[in-house]
Amino acid sequence: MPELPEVETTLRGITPYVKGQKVVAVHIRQPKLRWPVPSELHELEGQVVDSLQRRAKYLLMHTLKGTVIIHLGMSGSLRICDHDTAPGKHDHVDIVLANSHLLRLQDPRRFGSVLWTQQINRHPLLCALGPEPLHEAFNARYLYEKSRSRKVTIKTFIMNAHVVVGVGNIYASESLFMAGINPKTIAGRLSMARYEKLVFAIKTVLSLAIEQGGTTLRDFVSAEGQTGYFQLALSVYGRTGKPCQQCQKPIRQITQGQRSTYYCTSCQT
DNA sequence: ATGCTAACCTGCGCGC
DNA sequence: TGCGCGCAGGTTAGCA
Repeated sequence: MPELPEVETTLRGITPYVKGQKVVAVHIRQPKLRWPVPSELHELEGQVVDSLQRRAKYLLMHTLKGTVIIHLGMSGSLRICDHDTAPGKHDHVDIVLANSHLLRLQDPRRFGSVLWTQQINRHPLLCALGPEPLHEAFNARYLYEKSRSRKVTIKTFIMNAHVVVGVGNIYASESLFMAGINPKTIAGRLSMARYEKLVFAIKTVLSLAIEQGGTTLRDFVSAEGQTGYFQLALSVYGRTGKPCQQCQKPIRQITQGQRSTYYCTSCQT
């Protein structure tokens, strides 16, 4: 599920319930996630969550003693529940708070992860990441320089977290459509002017999606447990064979790097 | 360094 | 109704 806007929406949803709260218990029902949930996660018990943060698609919960790193993978979601809410089949980890709430991770496919580190600044999953897409450091000059001599397609390039974080499969297609760029173009051959358009598109598309609370697809549920989010109008993603909203030609679906790509063969060159 | 592939899982919708 | 198949929002390890 979660693309960056959903992770950001989750962060904003859970923060009022979690920030400043003491953790009274941690329950690990299913430790077999993307990586095993470490038993050291119990060191969280008795700690106060001082602050919450998003980096790429990781949610970070900081305490004096260490940091919880949560990733939602493909199908994960976090919800605030009451202490007495019975866990379901895919509710793998609970972080029980002193305020009668608990933070519950549900993840049917178990591609997500819950980790614990005392050295957040040196964590291998985080320290090699590229810039945040909505920060100033992510700009056309940066992408242009970074792409010189790169032979992968532009779709694959912008989905590479070492290049820029947080551009997932939906918004990669949507951004390339907005920028009018064919997803099969080799990254190293795109002009500066086209990178200007692309960076603008990525920032715009992600900002809009965050504003609207994240695109709801399949099993995403907001932090408050709602499912009825307004669905951001998608121009190309999932619209195989349907008419392009600009030129009416059918949207084409191809596979790039084991992922589906959607684009308009006449609007995107 | 760069690029490509397999791998980790469950659930759902489709055609038969 | 049931079954098999293909597909799904992510990311890393490991290999050429």
